Amino acid sequence: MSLRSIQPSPLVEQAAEQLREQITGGAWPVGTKLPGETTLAASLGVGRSTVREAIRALAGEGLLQPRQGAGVFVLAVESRTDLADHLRKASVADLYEVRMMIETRAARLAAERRTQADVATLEAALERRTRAARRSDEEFVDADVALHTALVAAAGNPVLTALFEQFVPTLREGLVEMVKRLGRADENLGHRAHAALVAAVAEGNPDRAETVVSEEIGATTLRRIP
Amino acid sequence: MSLRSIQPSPLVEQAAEQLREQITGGAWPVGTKLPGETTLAASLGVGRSTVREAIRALAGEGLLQPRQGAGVFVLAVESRTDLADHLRKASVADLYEVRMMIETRAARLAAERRTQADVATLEAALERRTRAARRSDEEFVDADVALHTALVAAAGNPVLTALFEQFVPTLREGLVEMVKRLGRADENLGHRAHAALVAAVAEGNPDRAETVVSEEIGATTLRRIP
DNA sequence: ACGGTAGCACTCCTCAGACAAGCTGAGCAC
DNA sequence: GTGCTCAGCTTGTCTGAGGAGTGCTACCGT
Repeated sequence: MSLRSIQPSPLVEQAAEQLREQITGGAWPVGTKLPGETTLAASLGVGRSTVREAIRALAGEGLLQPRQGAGVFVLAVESRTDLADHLRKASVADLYEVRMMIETRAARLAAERRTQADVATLEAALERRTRAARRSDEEFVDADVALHTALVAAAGNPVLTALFEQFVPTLREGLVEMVKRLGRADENLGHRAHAALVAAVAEGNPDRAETVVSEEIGATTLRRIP
Repeated sequence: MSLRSIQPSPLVEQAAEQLREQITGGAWPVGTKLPGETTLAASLGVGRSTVREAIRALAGEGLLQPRQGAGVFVLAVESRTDLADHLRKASVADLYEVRMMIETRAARLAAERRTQADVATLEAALERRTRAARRSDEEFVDADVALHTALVAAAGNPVLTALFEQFVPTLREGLVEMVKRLGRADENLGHRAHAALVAAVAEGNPDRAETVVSEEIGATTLRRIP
């Protein structure tokens, strides 16, 4: 016998659901001004505060935006598209193609703009990666990802950083699997490439930084797609 | 003198922000039961309904989960990383730097891999863009964005496409503002560049496609950052 | 006729108070 | 030990009131 848990479903959630349907269903396109709280409360058959809480919930999802004095407006017609979902379903080849794009660009920018603090962070991350190679697979992968994250951060573009962070969980998962399959001893050969990368950024050589990253990720890709 | 825009920031948002800090800061790990609404209201110095709305907003973000009779519990310690939020807050320069990266790469890949269907879609989008120039600002921008989206789609990498789609709303907003400021007549000069781009992709010339996109976006960037 | 302004209607924001509904654990009867 | 009851907590919901911001309109002076 299979039982479904019984959900009383508070009025707030029911109200939010109805509003969501209007929005995602296309009845209220982006920019639409919603009816006033009192009107909505009457048509939904609930109290004003219930409507307000439903609106807040949808605002938290990024669908609505209340503006005092003006009204409540539709900000988007669908919840934040889950990029993470796309990434999970994506093929390794597509994933690495985009990763390559981001990191080569980041390497170039990092070499051009790096601050002293960036270089210090990168060198610390490199050292940590080397040490972690003698420890567990997870620790090694974490250290590796941290180094790559530091590289992207050194590019000094918050948008690029945010973009890369979307990849981190998927990236990490894939790397753990790969390291478990091939062993760390083999993987640690990447040390030379990573050291060269940090050096290129430190000395401000964009071309060299881009080349090194490109070769390093290319090598990893080959190992992941036999 | 540089001024930051003043934001009245309703109490609800301030309260939500404080709660968020507790959660993301680690003070309340996953599974924690929050103090009761009345207690929170007292310690935050606001009314109970205000606290309730703040909780609803965070619930909408997936951080909290209220359970009637039991309490409010921490469901996750970080929001579904919303790239869209970063994009909204980002500077135009950072945004366009990343856009440039995506589209130049997409142009190159599109020229290498385009199918007949891709070319047909691109040509239709180009024609629609030309026609839309004689209509409203919104229609013109929509057609322009559609053309760029078609370009990225022609690269044949779903991850890249998903990535670009994250940019579309912000991109669209910025373009509308720009077109309203400069007028469509001026902007439609971009017609030659866009036609050249479609041609380069159609004839399978990656270098030319990349160059054209780079120049086109570069020109737009200059107009947006006077 | 035109531009600026004061007023007004509408909106969301916040609070307080009341009662309903649901959960949890202590205590009790068996 | 097992199961029941109940008290005290929690969130859920509604209502009424007043505050504050926005945007439109009608008025007035030029």
